[in-house]
Amino acid sequence: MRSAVKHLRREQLIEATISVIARRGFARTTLALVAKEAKLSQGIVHFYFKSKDGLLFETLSYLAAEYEATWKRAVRHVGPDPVAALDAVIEVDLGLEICVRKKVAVWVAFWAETRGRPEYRKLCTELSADYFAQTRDMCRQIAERGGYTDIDPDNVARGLNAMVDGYWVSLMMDPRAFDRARAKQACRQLLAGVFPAEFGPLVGSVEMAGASCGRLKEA
Amino acid sequence: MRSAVKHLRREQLIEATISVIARRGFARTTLALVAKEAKLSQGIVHFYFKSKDGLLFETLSYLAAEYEATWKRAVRHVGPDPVAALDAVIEVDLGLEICVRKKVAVWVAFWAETRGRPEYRKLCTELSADYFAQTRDMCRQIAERGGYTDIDPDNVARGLNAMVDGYWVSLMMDPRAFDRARAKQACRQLLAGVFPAEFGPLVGSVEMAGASCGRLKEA
Amino acid sequence: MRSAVKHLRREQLIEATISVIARRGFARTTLALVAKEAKLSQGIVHFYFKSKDGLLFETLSYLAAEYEATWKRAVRHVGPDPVAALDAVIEVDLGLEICVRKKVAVWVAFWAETRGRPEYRKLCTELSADYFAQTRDMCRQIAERGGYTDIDPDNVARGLNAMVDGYWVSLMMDPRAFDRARAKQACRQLLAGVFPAEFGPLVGSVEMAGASCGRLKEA
Amino acid sequence: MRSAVKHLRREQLIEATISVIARRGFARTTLALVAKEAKLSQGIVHFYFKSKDGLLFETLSYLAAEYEATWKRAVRHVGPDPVAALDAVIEVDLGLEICVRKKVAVWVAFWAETRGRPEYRKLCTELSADYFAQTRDMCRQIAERGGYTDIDPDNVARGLNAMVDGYWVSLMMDPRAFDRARAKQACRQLLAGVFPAEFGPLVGSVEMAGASCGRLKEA
DNA sequence: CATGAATGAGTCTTCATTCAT
DNA sequence: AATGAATGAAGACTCATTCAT
Repeated sequence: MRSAVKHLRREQLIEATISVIARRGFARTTLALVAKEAKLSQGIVHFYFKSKDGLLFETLSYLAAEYEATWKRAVRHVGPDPVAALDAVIEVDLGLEICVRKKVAVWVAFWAETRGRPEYRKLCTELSADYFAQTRDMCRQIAERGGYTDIDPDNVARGLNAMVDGYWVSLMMDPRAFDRARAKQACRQLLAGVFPAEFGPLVGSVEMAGASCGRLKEA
Repeated sequence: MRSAVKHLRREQLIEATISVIARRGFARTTLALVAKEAKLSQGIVHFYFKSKDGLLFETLSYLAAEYEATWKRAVRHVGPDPVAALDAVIEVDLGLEICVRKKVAVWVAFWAETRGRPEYRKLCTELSADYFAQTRDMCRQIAERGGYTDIDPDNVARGLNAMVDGYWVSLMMDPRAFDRARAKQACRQLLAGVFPAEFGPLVGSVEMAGASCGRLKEA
Repeated sequence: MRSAVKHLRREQLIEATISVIARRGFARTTLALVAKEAKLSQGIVHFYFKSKDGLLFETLSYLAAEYEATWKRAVRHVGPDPVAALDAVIEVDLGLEICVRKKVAVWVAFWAETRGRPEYRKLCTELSADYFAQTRDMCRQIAERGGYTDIDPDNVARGLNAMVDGYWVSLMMDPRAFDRARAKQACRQLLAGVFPAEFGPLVGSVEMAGASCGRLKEA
Repeated sequence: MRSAVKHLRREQLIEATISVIARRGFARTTLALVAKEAKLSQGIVHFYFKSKDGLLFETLSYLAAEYEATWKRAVRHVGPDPVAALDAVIEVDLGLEICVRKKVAVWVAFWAETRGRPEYRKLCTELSADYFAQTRDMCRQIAERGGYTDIDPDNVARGLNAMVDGYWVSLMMDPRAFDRARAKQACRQLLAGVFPAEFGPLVGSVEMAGASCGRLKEA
């Protein structure tokens, strides 16, 4: 009971923080605005998070936990096939759960504040390292299975990661210029360039399905 | 004479601002720190830039101007061939002039602060729009010339842009995980997937030359 | 029954207040700390004392009542002899009941806060006035009885009072430097200077007894 | 020039702090009040003292330095005679320079806050230790010279110190009840009880001179 | 009775901005 | 042209007080 309210308040405040950072940027986020957004009093932030820094760090943790849980769940869900797994990762990274403007704007804000805030960097790099390790393993499996001897799975995973991050930035900067389906398609095309048999034109129909699926979800 | 000193001081302050933002993040950048970094007094910022906001905006403009000048110069330099032009753009975007940690960190900081600061957004989107228009035209020319009828040059340009931005982020977050040559190679591979005849394995020797060139410059 | 619990809680909170003031000083005493020390909830203070000021005032009253009761009981106990009475007062003032570091620290804290808090000053000066009136009367009786015509009992009482207060301060500041027996001895020596026949070396044996008695009690 | 202003401002703020603590007590001393008292802006405190704690500590240091300088100067001034030296110490301790209500109230406030503030305690105990060491040496010299074999100079010094502190407290609590001349006299009487030849009635004339001197200064 | 979540006024602290020198 | 002392508004933080449970 008590604990439920406590959990609710924390989430309420974190969500408010996300909204304010997304709306105003990190530097102009004040506790007064967060409290107002959450429709709570100023003092309560310190009751639940000790300090502004505490709230911000918890907000980052919250986003990180959500992101990690979402893509790992998706990967588990599609089973052991590395091609399907990579596809699922793309689907999540650019999907409607994670890749929405508000959240992405907050991610970029935290990235930017990573400089000079070791706690943030630690959390971000750990999250990233895990993601990288797994996507690289998927690439390695595909490469081994498909006989791509001259492919460096490390490189491929890094390229995919970069592309996703870049699309996040583009969504943040100008959402009208961002086309979710095409972004996903571009990621698959990147993979198709490396693993033509797995992600190439032959599986084009699957791609389209994925894309339209995305559109359906959006509608 | 007078104007020379004026120009010098402005640049001194802008460079200091870049250093401080890169080191501490946007939110914790204060004029006192900037002045100290520039080895000047506190008050002088207002003499040259009217206000903190003025300094920050000029810093962004400075970076934007440098970036624009650099890639446009590179494109002019390689002549009218769109393939060479795209290659030059990649070379600049991930080259030692532009793609260094300090500057990239400041770019990300400005991106993040784009929210709720229309002036920043305006400058960034205009810069981006120009860059996009030109890279898209290059892609279009290549597509037309190479007979790639099913390629959307818009999409390709956006994908390239995203990848470059993503690599910038990765350089900022963890410079050890960033490999300049491989990042360039990944961008070219992305284009190779779309324009195999122009960026594919046949031009591999050119790629290697580019890569080694990059390494040479770095050494 | 009800009233017993009520009394218990009040005392519990007052004792906790004394501990916290002694440990942290007046300025950094918060209700949260007091409640924690008392192992009770925050809100309860207001149930029993209306306000923080109420609690603090009651704490001062509590200490004052204890002090007054203790020395008056001791004086009553030794009977009508003014010499014995003065001796008893010293014994109480520097004895183990009253003159312990924790309480003394709180006394000094209240003295300090006397400035700008008329209620505190009133209580302290009234307590002091009563104490002074009685010790002065004892001195007067001794002076009259002993034929000390050039002695101002007022002065003697004030001097004794000052010395006791000073020893309290010294106990608070550095308990290792404080020697209870010697402090008492010094007070008697002060009186011996004025009333040699009553407190002088001839009654040295009594002194020693007093001192050793003190030591025994302490051990 | 600059440095002179700087020094002036610091003193201005410290004096204001002393006034506010004396008027309102430690717990209710705010920077706003101090700034107002000093007729300066709020922010300036942080310019000169970094923080409230910094200001408070510097205030204590200031008082300590003044006290130390004053009594040491007086002792130097009267020359090597320990009797005159002790007399000078009393004269300073209860004189018009040091023993004024405002300062004494602040001393008591700092004593009280000594608990839980090691920096304060350190400064106070060091000051006290020095004072004690020197007054004890004076007592020892007098004892040796006068052949008082059964006197413990340690004890005498401590008793004198206690009495002075006690008179400070009495001045703070009720200035009307405090009589400077009588307080000094009481201190000398204390010493007269121990060293009758040096401080006894025979030197009464000197006492009166001292007392009247005090009165003259006061007038 | 008792709890502890919630409030908001008051305080410390930071920092952009101004201005006398 | 340049300095850095001074200001004051804004924001983080504390904590006495209230109140639903």
